[in-house]
Amino acid sequence: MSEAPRLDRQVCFALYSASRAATAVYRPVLEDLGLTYPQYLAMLVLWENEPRGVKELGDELGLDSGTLSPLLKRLEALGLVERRRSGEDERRVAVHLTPAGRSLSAKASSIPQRLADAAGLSAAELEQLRETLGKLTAASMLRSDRFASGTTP
Amino acid sequence: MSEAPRLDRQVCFALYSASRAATAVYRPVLEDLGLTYPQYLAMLVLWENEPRGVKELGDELGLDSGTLSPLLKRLEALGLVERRRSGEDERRVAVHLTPAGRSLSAKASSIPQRLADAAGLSAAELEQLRETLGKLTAASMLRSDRFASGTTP
DNA sequence: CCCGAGTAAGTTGTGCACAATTTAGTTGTC
DNA sequence: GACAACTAAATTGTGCACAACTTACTCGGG
Repeated sequence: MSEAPRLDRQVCFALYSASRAATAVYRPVLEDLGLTYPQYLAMLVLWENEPRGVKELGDELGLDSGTLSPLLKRLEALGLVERRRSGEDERRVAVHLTPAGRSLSAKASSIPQRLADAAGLSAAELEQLRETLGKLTAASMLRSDRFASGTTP
Repeated sequence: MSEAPRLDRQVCFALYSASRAATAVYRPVLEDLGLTYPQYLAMLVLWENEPRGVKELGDELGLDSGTLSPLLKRLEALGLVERRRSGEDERRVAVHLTPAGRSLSAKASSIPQRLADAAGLSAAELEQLRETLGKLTAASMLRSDRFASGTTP
């Protein structure tokens, strides 16, 4: 009996739209830094803790080497990171920040606040949104174990 | 003073992750229909009301012809839609469903419920999430008027 | 020592997104 | 009717995502 579901009723479409809308708001801001949104995310991870292997970066971001390898090459071409084969384990490539990459963090520090302002939501709403999204992501990962692996009790 | 923000604190990353996680859950389900997620969205719009011009589809989905033209060609190659130049306005291309495209709607009708189950959230949480995401998308559109245009009072 | 399983990174191919441009066709305005 | 301003769709080029595969290295067992 059931007919085709309406587009505007779907949480998943809301998610897809909101995600694209959010990165669209980031785009002009990040253009000042010369970064795309995924590149910015990779830099965020590196600013937190560096150097990092490609796989570690992938675990944090939920991306595989197929996405990260070319992305990191572009960051290297921009002079923000350096990729060096590990001496101990020749399979690994350690991603280091260059001085330029490190100093970019100062320029980027004001971004989250600016974006929070643009969102038009209260701090409480944003916090609750983040939590719900986290639950959703976690639930999805349980099913399609594409990321995640460290839940060994 | 402010240091680089932490990745796991960012609503935007939560949004980006949740969106990718959600489409990852859709992927195997949609594979049975032979559709990708954006193709499924386009079909949803057409199931609701058909035929539609490329621009109308784009307004509903927030996509431009650069994305939709090749996507619709692939749907046409699958035998699900037909694109016909409008007689009245030769610029327009009307996208029609084929019988195969129309009948696919029955197969797709159970999908949203299956996905809602997989989300691991209550109906109330899902509803609230959808609302918050809608607000966020709307707020973003006000700034970068990339979609939206029909708010002439 | 050698072999086989496992793993890290890279490569290839497909399909979005999106900016920028191009090609047609339409609609005023004079 | 001619022309400028606008519009619809397609095209081109860049950069993700992600599946599938390849290459190179590591490690444990026999």
